[in-house]
Amino acid sequence: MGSIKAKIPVVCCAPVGSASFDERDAAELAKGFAALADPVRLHLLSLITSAGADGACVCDLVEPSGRSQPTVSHHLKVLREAGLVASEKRGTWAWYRVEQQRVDELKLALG
Amino acid sequence: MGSIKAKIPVVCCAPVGSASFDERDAAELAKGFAALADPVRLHLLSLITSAGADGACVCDLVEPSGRSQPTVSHHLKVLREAGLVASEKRGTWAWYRVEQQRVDELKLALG
DNA sequence: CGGATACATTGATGATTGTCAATACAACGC
DNA sequence: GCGTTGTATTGACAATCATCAATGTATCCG
Repeated sequence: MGSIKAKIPVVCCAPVGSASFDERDAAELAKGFAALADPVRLHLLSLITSAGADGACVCDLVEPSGRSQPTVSHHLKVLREAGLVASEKRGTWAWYRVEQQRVDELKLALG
Repeated sequence: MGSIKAKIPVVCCAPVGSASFDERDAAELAKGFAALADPVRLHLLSLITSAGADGACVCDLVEPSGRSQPTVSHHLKVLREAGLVASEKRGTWAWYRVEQQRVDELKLALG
């Protein structure tokens, strides 16, 4: 058989357009959404959000989350590394606040 | 030591507010975000979106995604089961379109 | 029917993830 | 310094996931 690619047997699809989507952007966004892909983390984010600009102390997050303290700490780390929250130490306690800019970034990616 | 709970040693945190967050809602949202937590799926979604209301044929998604056909089929299934896309069979081909309503639902959850 | 094409499903495998117990670290009060 | 309290890290384990090769199913064409 010849090596000619074929003959375009039938019209199949409308050209889908080369997606204005950078590989790197996709990976970066995926990391953000991955951080949101857990009910416990969504709950934590909600708690932190509703705590206002001042942020929330971890000590007030553990019990409502229904998870152990190390697990909560783990989830907060995931959120932090995804850029969705930032933490600050005040004395003995750690305070977390939402990084609204990053949240908006993800929201924007959805349209 | 007494069994009294303690004496509230120091004021720690402002009450975080009991998060207007249903457990079930969180699980449902998490599933949606989980579907977005992969660069390949984001890319696919972008391709489908930019194909307009008519949708996109799988045959035009495989090559741009840089993955094998079964892998693409798998990812489309994940997106479908998350309610983010819907599929329809037209003759030999399968067409996928974005379920904007579900996308907006997730967007809304981000504020 | 028979071959070809489009897509889905199955099975296997290596990687990542959520969870907790145990432990470490750090800051405070005494 | 010493014990206590708040938080983070480590280690282990079961579960889920992304991927591809192989196979199955369905539709079209001749």
